[in-house]
Amino acid sequence: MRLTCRSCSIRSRALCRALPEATLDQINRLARRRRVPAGRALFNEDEANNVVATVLAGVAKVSVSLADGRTQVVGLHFPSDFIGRPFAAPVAPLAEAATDVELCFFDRPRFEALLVEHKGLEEVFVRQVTAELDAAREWMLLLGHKTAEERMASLILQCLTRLEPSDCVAHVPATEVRIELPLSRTEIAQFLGLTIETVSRMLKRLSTVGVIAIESGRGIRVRDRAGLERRAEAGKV
Amino acid sequence: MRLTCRSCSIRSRALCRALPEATLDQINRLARRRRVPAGRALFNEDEANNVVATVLAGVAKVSVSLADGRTQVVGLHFPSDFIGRPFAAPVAPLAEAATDVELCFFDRPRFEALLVEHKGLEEVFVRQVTAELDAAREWMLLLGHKTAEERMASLILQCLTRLEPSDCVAHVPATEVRIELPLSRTEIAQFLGLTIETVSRMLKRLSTVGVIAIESGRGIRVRDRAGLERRAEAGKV
DNA sequence: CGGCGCGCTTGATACAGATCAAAGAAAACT
DNA sequence: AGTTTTCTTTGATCTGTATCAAGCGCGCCG
Repeated sequence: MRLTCRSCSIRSRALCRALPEATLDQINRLARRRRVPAGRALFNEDEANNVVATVLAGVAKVSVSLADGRTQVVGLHFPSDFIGRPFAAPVAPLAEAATDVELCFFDRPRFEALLVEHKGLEEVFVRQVTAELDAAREWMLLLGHKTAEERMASLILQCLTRLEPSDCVAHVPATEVRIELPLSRTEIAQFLGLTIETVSRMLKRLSTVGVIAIESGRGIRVRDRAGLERRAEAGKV
Repeated sequence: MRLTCRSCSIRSRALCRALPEATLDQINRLARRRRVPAGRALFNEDEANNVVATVLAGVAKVSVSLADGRTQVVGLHFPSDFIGRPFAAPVAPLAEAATDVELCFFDRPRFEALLVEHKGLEEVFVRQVTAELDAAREWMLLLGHKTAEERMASLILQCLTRLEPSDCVAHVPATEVRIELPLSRTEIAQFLGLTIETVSRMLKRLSTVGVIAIESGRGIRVRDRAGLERRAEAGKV
């Protein structure tokens, strides 16, 4: 199915809720689309500070690094999420495609103008940034105080939640759900504050106790979601 | 010096930049003031989701916890910082006074109305939230990948930066600066993802090598800021 | 088809920081 | 002032995760 530029924004939860048709039209007129293959930066240097975008398909990661190379993935952006910050400081962290990504982007100054002009849009945007902040804080708790196993379980749960079709609010939960982790082992390690070896061992551990099954490299089946939830918060079985 | 309610907002960097006099007047009319002694929650349960505030004096901390008690301090709010989120999800993390705090607070719905009405204010607010997100991300890097010594040095530097008088942009840097850490050892540990014992040992280490000197419990003198900066990012001396 | 490279797993060992234990030092209370 | 309580330091030991070091699987390309 080919998405038209119009449907870009329509498909974006973050943008479309409660906005009048006229506003959406205006937004859509500013939108441009782009596909970014896995591993590539979403924007080139010139763009980085002058665009905002929403993810249509795939998963993007945002990361920050220390001079000596230590890297922390600080956020994942799933379909419908915003990327970029209007009015913000001119230092953008690095945004890359974790999987192949399809996105819909806007010239920043114009988007800012829209933001100022349309009350509803501004509110939607504030909510989005706020949600991101909440996610960052939850991750701080994970990085500061959770064990390796809890971290791994938390990540799987987050992917599960965000990759599930969210439209059908009350769909019957499948006993076994298959998902494709959007990150490589290295990226998982950078997100969880662990090493790739530990990530590998924790995945193994979770699969030996039976809460997940590892299919191929990134593909896993969640066999016991409750067990996973328990393990995401309390170390003790 | 007694601060009038009017001067509340005037003193707040975040609120006063580039706002027209009329807007400030309107904001000031909605403001209420409060003093919170160290250790107390800033707001009671009813309020928590229905107010926003700016810190006038002292330092507030925001924290999230796991069921078993593990606690992560996810943010510090220094004078001029915002607390609370307009339009946000109805789950507010716990905000407490780290030191005695003086704040200026607003009824949330009214503040939201203001936000929608005044373009400039909204922009100021977005910037504030964005800055908070940046800080959270930098802290994620710290929690995920820095050593205990680097963490301790980073915290001291952050306090140093935020507690310095920021009005005098180009003031001559003193060779030795004395600051009062706004957090107890326990709180520092919860912020850095360490234990109190390790915090104590790292402070000792930094003082033995001479970059800081420990005066009383919370009072320290920064004797070698450059050394501290080096230690905040690179482990190796 | 076979070698080559890259991402992943697995095992052995080391170490930073946690945990356990106790003693000082400040506050807080009487 | 003296006692209790709470916070901080210091020391000894333990442990989870990093680090070091092979080995494995699989896609890629000649």
